[in-house]
Amino acid sequence: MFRPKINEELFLSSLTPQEKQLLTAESTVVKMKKGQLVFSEDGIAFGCYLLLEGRVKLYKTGVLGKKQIFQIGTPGDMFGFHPILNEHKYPDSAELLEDSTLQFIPSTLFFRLLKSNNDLCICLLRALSNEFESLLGQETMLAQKTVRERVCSVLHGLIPHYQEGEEVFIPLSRNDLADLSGTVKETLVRVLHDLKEENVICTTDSKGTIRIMDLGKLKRAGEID
Amino acid sequence: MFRPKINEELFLSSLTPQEKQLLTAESTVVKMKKGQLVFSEDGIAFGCYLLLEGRVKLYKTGVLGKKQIFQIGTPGDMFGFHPILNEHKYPDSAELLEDSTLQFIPSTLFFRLLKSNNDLCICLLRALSNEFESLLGQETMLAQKTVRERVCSVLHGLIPHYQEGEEVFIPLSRNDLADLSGTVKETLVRVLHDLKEENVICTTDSKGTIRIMDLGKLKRAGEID
DNA sequence: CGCGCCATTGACACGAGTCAAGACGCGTGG
DNA sequence: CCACGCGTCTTGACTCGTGTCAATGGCGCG
Repeated sequence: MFRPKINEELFLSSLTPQEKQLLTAESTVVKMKKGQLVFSEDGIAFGCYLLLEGRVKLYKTGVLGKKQIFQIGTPGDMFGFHPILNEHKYPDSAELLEDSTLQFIPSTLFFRLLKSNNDLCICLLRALSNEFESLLGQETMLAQKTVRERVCSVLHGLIPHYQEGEEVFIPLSRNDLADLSGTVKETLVRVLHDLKEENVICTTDSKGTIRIMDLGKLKRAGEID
Repeated sequence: MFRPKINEELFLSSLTPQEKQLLTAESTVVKMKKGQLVFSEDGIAFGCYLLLEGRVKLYKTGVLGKKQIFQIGTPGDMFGFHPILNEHKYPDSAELLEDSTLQFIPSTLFFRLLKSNNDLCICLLRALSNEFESLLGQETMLAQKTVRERVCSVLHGLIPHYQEGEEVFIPLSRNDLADLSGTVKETLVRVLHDLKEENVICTTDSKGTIRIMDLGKLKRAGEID
């Protein structure tokens, strides 16, 4: 649900060998550290990014500086292309959750590829359309569900991002989880407390990493169909 | 803010005369009445629509059947193309707010145009990207503002849809306004009551049509920059 | 005239935010 | 090695906004 649908595989699959070569030649790979901002609201966009290693949170800052996280990016995900499509400033910010490796694609290159490759265009149209649908689902969820249901929905949505075989460990901070769920740290903690008592989740270490214990109960508690 | 950015003008401007002719030949114009559903959630998409006359509300149904309206369409707006792009079912529903005239564009035609016209593709990409940004703004608003602020934001966002010269008359039902603001009818009515006392708005007829009286106060009350 | 839909108002309960305090782990420096 | 400070997590007490339920009022229509 929170997974960006535009990713490396999708992007590359539309390109000709020639274009792939062009991409390698004209994009740059950078390493950045946890906590660093890749871009932020009001910044001017010079290109977009492909996440090669690490994880990133995408959020929009609302009134009083409160953040609303709307997407967690994992390796292979593309992000930051909205403003280069419509030549605006960034509507959101991107901050790294882990030390990461990024491939920067300059907007001139991006556009050249779009103009020369109709398949790529249609592919991106589909992807963007998917992202829209997913955001719409999120909006409805935030607007209508209780905090408890929202937290459960968020945890459920995070599973694909943090799955290791059969197990799921979510190492996000309480603040980040609150910003995803549209609530505050204190309320989030109380909900997590209840979920622990109900054996839906448990915390595995001193840092409070969450482990999903009972997927069925989680879905029921989140009113997820 | 709620205005779909994909409209007739934008769409047509990318087409060649030849393609315009094709569009006229293969699309059909239909008249429908207020209250009718153009399409609904779970329905399969065979095409998309151009609104020629009238107004339409686009909403997604959440838990317990509660509706979340995310867009009001006015003449010239295009809608219903998300599922034909990604070959899904409709993620939302469209209901007419007034007697309307619609132009139906079959998905086969839509795709033929996309494939043959790269400019059209890029144009739609930009448009969709704009829609995404606008939805993101809405989500953040709904998640963070109080009901009072949300109602003011919604009223403010509706102005371009219902402007007649210098004046603005919003004839939406209380339920629709509540579904736009992410609240319930009763709470919405109370907020409107307060706004009336503060001379921000007034009601002009027995049906409760709202007239915007003080745009400055409205923006301040809605925390709109 | 009476029925029904919609808008409005009141009383009430409860979810969720705010404020404040404490617990815990971690790194730094003496 | 321990003490201290800092940041994050956790808990408690309190308040208030907002949803729920119920009743009333107004207007249009058959």
